[in-house]
Amino acid sequence: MRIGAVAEQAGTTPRTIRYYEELGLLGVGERAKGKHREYDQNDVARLLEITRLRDLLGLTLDELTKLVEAEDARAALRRRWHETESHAERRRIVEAALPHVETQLELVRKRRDELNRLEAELQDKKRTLLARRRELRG
Amino acid sequence: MRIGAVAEQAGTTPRTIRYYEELGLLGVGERAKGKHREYDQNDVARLLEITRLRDLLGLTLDELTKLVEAEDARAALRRRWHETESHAERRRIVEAALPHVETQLELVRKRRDELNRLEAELQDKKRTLLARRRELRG
DNA sequence: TTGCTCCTCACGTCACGTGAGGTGGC
DNA sequence: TTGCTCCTCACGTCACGTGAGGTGGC
Repeated sequence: MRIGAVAEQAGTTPRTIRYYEELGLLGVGERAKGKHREYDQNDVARLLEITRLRDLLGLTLDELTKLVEAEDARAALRRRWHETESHAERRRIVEAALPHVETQLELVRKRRDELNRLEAELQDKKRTLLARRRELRG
Repeated sequence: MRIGAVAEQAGTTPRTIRYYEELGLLGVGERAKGKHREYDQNDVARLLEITRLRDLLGLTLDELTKLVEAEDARAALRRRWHETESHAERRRIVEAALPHVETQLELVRKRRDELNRLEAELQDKKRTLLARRRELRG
């Protein structure tokens, strides 16, 4: 796949992809044949994950970079998981991954709770308006 | 109150307040005595609402401006509500307010649902990790 | 060969951050 | 009078948008 198709599938633009590459967020797309970047479905998935976290959690690209680096480190560990047989090593991998997931969960829940509060307030407004409309009709 | 106190209460900065004033998002603070802007608790509430929508819904300041203008128009109508006795006028006010609240509700729910999906995925990850840890301990 | 997409500068924009230099009010 | 906060430019920054001019591949 080329950059335009990837951008469209991820709901973003080629410029954004090149910018993320420049920042080291996306890894340089292969350039074997010619000057064009080549991507696969894994790259699309990665880009989708990044833009999702960016939009839903409102993270800066600096924060995202750190988060993605931690994610990559864990992925590397998971590969070592299969290479090693060491019990202790496997435990270290799991123990390192858990707090990372916990942190993300807390961020997500905090935002969702704030949105739920906002929804409750809007619901209340709506109920008031509906009640008034009923009065005016009665 | 002066600009620094307002900024702190709203969790933002004086520069942001001045910028929003420049854009017409905040209305010019009174400047009766001297050159300093003066604010009251209503201004704090308004600023809090704006930054909340900005952060939670990820709106641009342009979108926020339109939303706030609609909100102000409705507030003006509500004042007219108390001045008029006309049934028809009151109904128009209610009918104008309802779709506005509906639109906001939909935006909020969409975001919350996306966050819930993200949370479910993270929960799943966590469960997997916990299961592996149990295995390693057993 | 003709279109279309891609490429790299490089300047523009949005939403502020950050001093520089000066003035107001307890 | 001394600090502290405020004031207005005005340039810097982050995360891209948007042409300008040129090249690659079906």
